Amino acid sequence: MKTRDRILSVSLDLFNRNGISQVSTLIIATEMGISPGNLYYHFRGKDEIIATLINELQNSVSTISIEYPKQVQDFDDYWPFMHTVMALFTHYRFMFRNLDNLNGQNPQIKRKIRTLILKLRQLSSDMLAHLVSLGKLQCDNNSLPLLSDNLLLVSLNWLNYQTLLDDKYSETELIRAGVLRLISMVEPYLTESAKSPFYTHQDLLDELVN
Amino acid sequence: MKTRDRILSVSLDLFNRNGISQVSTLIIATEMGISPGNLYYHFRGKDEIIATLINELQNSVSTISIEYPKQVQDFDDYWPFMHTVMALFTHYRFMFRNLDNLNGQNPQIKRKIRTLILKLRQLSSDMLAHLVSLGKLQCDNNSLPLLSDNLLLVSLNWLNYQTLLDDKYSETELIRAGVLRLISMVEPYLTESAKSPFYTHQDLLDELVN
Amino acid sequence: MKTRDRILSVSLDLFNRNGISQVSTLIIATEMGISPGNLYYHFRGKDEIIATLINELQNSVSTISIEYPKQVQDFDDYWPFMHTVMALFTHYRFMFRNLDNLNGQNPQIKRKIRTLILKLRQLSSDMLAHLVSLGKLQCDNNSLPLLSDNLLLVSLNWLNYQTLLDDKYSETELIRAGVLRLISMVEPYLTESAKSPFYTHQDLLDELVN
Amino acid sequence: MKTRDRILSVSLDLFNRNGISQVSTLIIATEMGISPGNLYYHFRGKDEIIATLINELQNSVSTISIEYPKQVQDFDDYWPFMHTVMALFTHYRFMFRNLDNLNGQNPQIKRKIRTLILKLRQLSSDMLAHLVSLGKLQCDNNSLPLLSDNLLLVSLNWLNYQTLLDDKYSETELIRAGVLRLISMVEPYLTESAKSPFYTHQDLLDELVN
DNA sequence: AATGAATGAGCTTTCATTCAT
DNA sequence: TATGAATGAAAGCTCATTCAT
Repeated sequence: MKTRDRILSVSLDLFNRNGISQVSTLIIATEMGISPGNLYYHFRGKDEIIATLINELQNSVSTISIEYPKQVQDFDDYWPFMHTVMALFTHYRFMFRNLDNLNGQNPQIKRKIRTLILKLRQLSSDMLAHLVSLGKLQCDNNSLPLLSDNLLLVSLNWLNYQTLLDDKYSETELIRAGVLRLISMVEPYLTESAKSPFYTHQDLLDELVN
Repeated sequence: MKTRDRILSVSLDLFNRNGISQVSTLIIATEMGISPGNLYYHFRGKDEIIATLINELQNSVSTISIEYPKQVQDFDDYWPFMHTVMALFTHYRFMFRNLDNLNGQNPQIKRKIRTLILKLRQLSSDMLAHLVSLGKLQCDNNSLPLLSDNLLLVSLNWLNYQTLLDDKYSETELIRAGVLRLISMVEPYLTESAKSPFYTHQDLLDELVN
Repeated sequence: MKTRDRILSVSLDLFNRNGISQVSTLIIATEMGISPGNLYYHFRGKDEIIATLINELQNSVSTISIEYPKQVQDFDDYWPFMHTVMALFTHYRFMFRNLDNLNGQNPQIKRKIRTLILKLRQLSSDMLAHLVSLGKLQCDNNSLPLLSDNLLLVSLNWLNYQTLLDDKYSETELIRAGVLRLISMVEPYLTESAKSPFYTHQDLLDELVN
Repeated sequence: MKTRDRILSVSLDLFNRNGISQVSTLIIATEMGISPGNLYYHFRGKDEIIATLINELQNSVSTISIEYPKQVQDFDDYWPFMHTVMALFTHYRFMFRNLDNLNGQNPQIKRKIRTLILKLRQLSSDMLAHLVSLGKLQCDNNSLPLLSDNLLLVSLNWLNYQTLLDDKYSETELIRAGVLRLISMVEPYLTESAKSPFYTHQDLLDELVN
């Protein structure tokens, strides 16, 4: 892997594990076995690394936002969709653990995070509307935006909540449990047609992670 | 007010507004018009201020945990309860905005936060069980812990989420909207008997904030 | 002496001897036997130290600008005046050695230096006009501004010029030689009445430095 | 133009405009569109670039030193001579703006500058002696070295002085004004025979710059 | 209780320079 | 000749904390 990509990957890992504020550029460089100067050759500073990582997530979210209507045609497709999203949040979980430092001194990063959350909000809301239009969900116009934001809130914060309480779980287990949690929030609003005749939801989940 | 208490109160305000990492001990002292040395006379350091604030919240939560069964005898009592809890989270909202810096270097603070969250979790879960036992809620044994954690997740993170997206709302408005959001999560599980014959939920909410 | 004043005095000395760019804040602190943090307790940074030193010179020049008409009533008074000015330039000679670094990144310092030079220019020009009005100098309106700027140019740069060529001279000798040099520039324009009947210029100079 | 020569030319331009300390080797390379490595292929480092530029000026001064007696046979020839020298100082003006950084860490460059100034001093002094021997100048043995050094001091520092106060003038204007300034310093010492019967000095100057 | 000068570790960043290709 | 990634020393600066008074 190129040094630039290694910096991103090592930084992401350190940010996720220890939190942005605990990870100095020197720590990243030392962890990688490169000089601090070299890190600054590839990135203008810590903020640019963070901004690049946010961009990565932005791009993934954009892709998902474009492709989800094709891929989700039934409620059974909603699970893998959720799984993809949760996996993404897990991969970049440092972002949602630390609104403080992300906001902090750099207004550009604050703006980026805001944009990202707005995009996710839109996606969450569009997805629910899509399910309603497919006849899988029954939800009045007052409840839908509430449910949509609640889903996002839980999905964004579940990981750090759970890890704080008990860090023995693997990423896979966390994602799996997170999806289940999200499904449980949607379940009260499902229509009859959403309930698969052949699979129970637990079956689907098992299939998903194996 | 005693200097010690003023330190706590000013620190809390600054932490809430700017985030822990943006607030140095010098800033606190300057804001208060005292010397940095004096601050360290009253507290062993920044971490002790934070720890004391966590303790404050801990104590409030303990009180609530003890008193809720007396105070919540009907679903109509659940709203004021939620309101109290949300107001508490708003008052100490810096804690839930910054798991990073709280965890950070100091394991003692990490432990305190963990204990606090566990206590809140217990309260949330006990409360739901209480409502079930009162016959106001219908919820199977699998869903209840999910709902309980989801309620906590939303209540803890709602404020910072909403403020990041739009900081024009007052604390009162944020609390009110937060409670509504939480009620909307519980609503699907309400029994007929929970639905007040005299008040609509909106009425209750209006009453609550006036 | 207070630490703040010692920082100024040590910085001035180091700046004069080694040039601004060769003197880091750490060098100043180490030379003084204080911690780098303490230096930053007293000054916001290197630039503020420089700015303060420029202010000191500014103030001295302002005082001279106000008082010279009272003090210089004859050409014989011009010598001590010149001596005072040259001594001042010697004391703060780092400023005129290093327009680059003074300009450098900080526009505030560039502005300060510009203002200082403009003030000195005014003083030099006013002084010559004063001597003309006293009937000691004969100089047409075209030549006067030229002579005025030339005097300033020579007085500002003489020290570093001479030191570069030969650093064996003491400050006292440098100032003395500088004054002589300036007088030699003015001499062609002196009127008969300027030439003291009792003293030769050399006599005056000797008296001056003893 | 060869890369080596382009490095010199671009460096000179950047040094003149921004000052040595503000111009890093990376800036030079980027400005030229070459790699930093390539720059170091042609020069051992920044100091060698500076040293080479000093050498260039040294050589020009040497040539002038040798040829001036042939070229300056009348006072009217003194003007073009001055013009040539001033143009040279303008071309390499970064050197006289920044004795600090030139001295700085590298003693070799300090020595080079010293040698250069000594050569210029000799030239200035020889030139005046030449004019005296041609009967154009009348100047006693005490005043001549003073005048000589003063001329050099003014010619070396005039440009940066003027530019600091007002950067609206073109190089041509600066040179022209500089020459006039120098002539004004010599004028008091001119003999009758120096005053051209046909030209006024202003005429000559006009001719010079057109 | 309170002051405020002082400490020192650690952070971000720059830059002249090297070197494998 | 030329590239560009890599180095490492050093700079400016911040901040939690200590301590003599």
